[in-house]
Amino acid sequence: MDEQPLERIKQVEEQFVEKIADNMHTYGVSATVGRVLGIIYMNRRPMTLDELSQETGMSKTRMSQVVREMVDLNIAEKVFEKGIRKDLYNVEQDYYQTFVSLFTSNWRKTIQKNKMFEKKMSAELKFMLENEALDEEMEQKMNILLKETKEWLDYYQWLAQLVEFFDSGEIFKHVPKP
Amino acid sequence: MDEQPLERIKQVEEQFVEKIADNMHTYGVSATVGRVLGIIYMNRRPMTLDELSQETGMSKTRMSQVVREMVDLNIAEKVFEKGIRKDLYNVEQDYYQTFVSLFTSNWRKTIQKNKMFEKKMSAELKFMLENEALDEEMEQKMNILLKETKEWLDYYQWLAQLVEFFDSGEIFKHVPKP
DNA sequence: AAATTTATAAACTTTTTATTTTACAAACTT
DNA sequence: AAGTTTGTAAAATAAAAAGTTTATAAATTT
Repeated sequence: MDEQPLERIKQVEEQFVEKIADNMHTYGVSATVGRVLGIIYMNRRPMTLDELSQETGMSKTRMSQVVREMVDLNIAEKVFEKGIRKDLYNVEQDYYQTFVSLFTSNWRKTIQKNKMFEKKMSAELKFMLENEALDEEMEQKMNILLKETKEWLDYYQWLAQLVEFFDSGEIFKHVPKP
Repeated sequence: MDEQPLERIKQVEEQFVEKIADNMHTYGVSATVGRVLGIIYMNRRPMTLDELSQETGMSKTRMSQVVREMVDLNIAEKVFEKGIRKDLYNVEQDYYQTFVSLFTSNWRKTIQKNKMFEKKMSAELKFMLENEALDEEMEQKMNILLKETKEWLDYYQWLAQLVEFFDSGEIFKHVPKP
């Protein structure tokens, strides 16, 4: 049971990475994204697709996809190093910023899709109200739905402000970093 | 193409429900949870497992599971109505509160698991530092990991405060509802 | 207390998502 | 410009998650 200390340290680091991978569902991304994030984070310096492929045991192609997703999510960036032909990728070292990036990326997507949807619905309902012969009851039902639509739009407006509140760093004024 | 207005309204309502279902991944729960949430919400009054089964086309057993999950998440509650033997379930009608409930439920779970993990790691590292013969380099590596552990705990502490900030309604003071 | 209704648990099936393989295109070396 | 290396796209396969069915338990009614 008296393993090499170096071996033990590797194991502990791997446990950290696995923990990050588990967590990632709560952050709205796949475990693989978390694993790659953790590996680069622990490595403390940028890594290539081949190194990542090596470390995760996954294909280089998969790494390419994951890394692209991470760049889109603003939690990784391509970095250049003179003399190295392969692309190098680095991750944000600040957990708080990573949280904010994932939170804002995820919600922005949802907000955008929903605003679009609500506008479409609103237009459709208004059209029906104006152009169709409706009895009292139908008209009332449609008006209820139209009001509902408006309330949803307000809600997504609120979410958009919430995202801004995080993205601007305002949140840290009220919930300060320790 | 000139369908029954009542039919059209049903269709619009279904589209709302499907939209909610889609969204739910961002809220950290399955589409089915969203579908049930949407159906009860649109219904404006509590529903039984049988009614939900009918509306979703899914089995009653599945409805039982989904509804239980929703109660755990604080976005639905069992309600009693005199004279009705079946269980009735109702959902929160306030979107903002539903957002807060899901946000806090999801993060609380993650925070708890991680705090536990970090404490275990911390203890393990400290034990190794005290009880094993380590060369300079090993000791330094372990200290780096120990510091890392501490920083993670701080981060989860921050997340816990963030959850409180939402759960207490404080957030609405700074990002007001429209 | 037998029959019926309701809710849950466990095993199984289907569907969805993640990953790998294969193929190809672009950039770089020699 | 022929041969490598690197990165991406699309199709195929594997793994995970969601959903259904069957069986059983608990509560309720007659």
